[in-house]
Amino acid sequence: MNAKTTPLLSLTPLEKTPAQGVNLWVYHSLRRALMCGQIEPGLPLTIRGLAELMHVSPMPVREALHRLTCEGAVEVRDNRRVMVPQMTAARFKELYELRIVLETHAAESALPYCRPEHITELERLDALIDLAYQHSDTGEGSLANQEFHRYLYQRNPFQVAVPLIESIWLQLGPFVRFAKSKLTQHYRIDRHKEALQALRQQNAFALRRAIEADIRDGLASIQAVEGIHEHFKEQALSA
Amino acid sequence: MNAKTTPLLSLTPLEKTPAQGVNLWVYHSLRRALMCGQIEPGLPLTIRGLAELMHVSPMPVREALHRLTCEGAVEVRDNRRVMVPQMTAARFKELYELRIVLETHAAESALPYCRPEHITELERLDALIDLAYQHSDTGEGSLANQEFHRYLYQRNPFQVAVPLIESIWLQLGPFVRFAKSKLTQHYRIDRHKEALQALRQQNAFALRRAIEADIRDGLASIQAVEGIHEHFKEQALSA
DNA sequence: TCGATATAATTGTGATCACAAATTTTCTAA
DNA sequence: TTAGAAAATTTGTGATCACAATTATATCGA
Repeated sequence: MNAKTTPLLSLTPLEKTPAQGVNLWVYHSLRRALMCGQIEPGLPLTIRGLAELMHVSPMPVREALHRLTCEGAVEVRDNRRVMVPQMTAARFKELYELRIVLETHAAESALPYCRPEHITELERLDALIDLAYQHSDTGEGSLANQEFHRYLYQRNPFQVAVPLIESIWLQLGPFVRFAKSKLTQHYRIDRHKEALQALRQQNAFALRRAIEADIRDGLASIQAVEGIHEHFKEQALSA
Repeated sequence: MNAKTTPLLSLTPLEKTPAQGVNLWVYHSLRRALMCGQIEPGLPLTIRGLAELMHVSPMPVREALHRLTCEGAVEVRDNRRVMVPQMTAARFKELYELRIVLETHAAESALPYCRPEHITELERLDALIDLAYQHSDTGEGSLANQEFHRYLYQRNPFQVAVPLIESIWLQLGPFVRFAKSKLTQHYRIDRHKEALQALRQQNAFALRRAIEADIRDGLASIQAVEGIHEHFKEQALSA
């Protein structure tokens, strides 16, 4: 195996569950590793290398990589090499703007379907976020945060936006994780509380504002990281 | 091959180009067939069946189907059968709303990058749409319409919304094509002209309004089709 | 004839192989 | 020592196979 992929030694596969099948297990493990910033952007991922690392045949890895490609999490270069793209400032900005557009829409579309028991569950999920941050576990905090948002948006049984939102999260994941590892403290206004209040009041405007503010707060905390801008790849205009 | 898949006999693969590779050719052929309503919703697609029909081995078909699954164009059922989902009224509505949300945003984000030569090209693309409709070729008209929108949004070199928008188009494609086949005449306000004017004036508000009106006009024309509502699948709430 | 069971066939997934393309390593000449 | 060419190795894609799961067909009994 090419030494350039040794950063993958930090890859921690999820527990194997037989019901899931190798295919899904590989996908979820890679997805998790990617979201947690365990895969170095710019380094080529090889099918056989990952298969060896995860003790599976190349087929499920191949399919998982293709799926992650489809979701925007990894990109295929001209030489057919697959890798996590390096983040550029402009793309980062576009992804965050799109996140706001999509998530405020998804939240509002879910509003009519939110029942008191849903709000109770959201409160529980929000408490899990607080717990993670109390333990200074930003990885768990991020995943719990996503679970909160995902649960909310999926209260709409006809919701079609979630796969799109997940794709944006995936694309932002590595860089956000890196940035958050530089944070020395996590002080946050709990916009989720504001969202919950808006849900109780069935106030669409307030809900959109809370979700947007939540996302912008997250963006601001990343931008406040000293020297973060130097970690963006020099951006090149499309050919 | 299972007789239930015989509707695929209407599948017209694109011309094979060696530079493209079998994989991409199969994908683009299936994508095109799907978008043009050549694949009956609800009927199972089999890998080997399609491979035989397209004179390729099952591998490229398998990967193309998985990619189309990822893009929301087809869905995998519990029994692992892949098929084009039947459209429900609620999902149709959500997809159109999301289309408006995404495309108005994408257009606005492209606005600062639009040059006179881009507007000239958009005029040319708009003329192609008119030409298609003059020939009563709604299939070509739809594809040309998409090309107009795609070109516009991609004027922003950092645009990240287009794969998401394409996914929505893909999901809407079969039903829209079916609905348009029932239209006896195509009278449309040319919202593209309004969009072009907004671009010339660098007027973001007017641009958003034109794109939104364009999409809503398209929606209205479909809803005006007599009996169209009876072609939606009975909707079931998520378990 | 109908329903249940058994058998046969089909299907998607994972494994493995072959090959062209891409990359790395080795060799040679200046 | 360096640059270029040749050779060796690796890589992704497409082909094919095996197997468990699913579906279709045949058989049997009431």
